[in-house]
Amino acid sequence: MRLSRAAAYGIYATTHIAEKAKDSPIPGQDIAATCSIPPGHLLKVLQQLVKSRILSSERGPSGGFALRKPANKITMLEIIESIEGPIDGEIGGFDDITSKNRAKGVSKKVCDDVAKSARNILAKTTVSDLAG
Amino acid sequence: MRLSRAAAYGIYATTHIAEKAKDSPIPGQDIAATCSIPPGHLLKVLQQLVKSRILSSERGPSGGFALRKPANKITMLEIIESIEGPIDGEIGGFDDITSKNRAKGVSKKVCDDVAKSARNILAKTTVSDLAG
DNA sequence: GGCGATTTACTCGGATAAGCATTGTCCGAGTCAGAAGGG
DNA sequence: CCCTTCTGACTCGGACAATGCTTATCCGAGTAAATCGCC
Repeated sequence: MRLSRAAAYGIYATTHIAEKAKDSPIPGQDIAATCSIPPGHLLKVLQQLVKSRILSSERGPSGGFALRKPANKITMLEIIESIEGPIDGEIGGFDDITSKNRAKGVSKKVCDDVAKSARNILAKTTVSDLAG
Repeated sequence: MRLSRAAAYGIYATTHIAEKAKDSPIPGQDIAATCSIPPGHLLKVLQQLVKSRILSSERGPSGGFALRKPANKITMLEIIESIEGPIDGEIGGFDDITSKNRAKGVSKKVCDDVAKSARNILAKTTVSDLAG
């Protein structure tokens, strides 16, 4: 399991929001400074989470980002899939499953199994667990 | 589970060798033609498998590649790790586990769990299963 | 005719470019608060 | 003194480069067999 840097940023940021959320939204710059993340890039990641309805954003002074759901209802799976795309079994190159190549079909099935297992594990950890 | 193209090439090639292995080694060009793989690139992948002691290579006329072990003793895990490197839980960016950031530690542990699960699944499928 | 050096064709092997995804950065659009001016 | 308007600063939002890894390709090193010449 190799987690992309962007996905890691998303996880840390969401956790930080959950920890610090008192009432007002958290500005992106605050998150970037605390978690040592390049501010511009962090915004790009957070926007993805906003599109996926995990975070809400507000502009203007005293604006920022906030959670849309309780922290214990947000799973690592949601965050990762929102940023990296869906986790499914895919084989590099070509998808002509019609190929008579038996090895390709079996490999695809095994990859699907791995993906399913990964999703199960990732769905068990919530932002509450990350924040502690 | 996203399988890199190179790893897929390695799996198909190894399976092809296991199927066609009568007595003499199989030339790389034969494998490339049968599996529709760019010949030059396939060689690079096969060399990796030779270094990992999964295949043996012989040069000169009537040379080629052959299995070093029985087909039912070669697992997908071996092939993939030989080409893509070890499957472990790693988080993009920095590895300063010493960070007081709790989220990072928990994330690392979850990634390790996912990696371990993936290894278990991949170790259950052998080249014999792929060839049928 | 038999033996040996040479050539030849065939293989793998490693070093070298091209393509693409991830990562990182920039400037513009939107929004609220506060200050200034007029009624 | 209060209301309206304007200005300003602060925020997110999406479009634009730089970097690294995956993928692909090329030419050189090595080997065994077949050939040709010589004994």
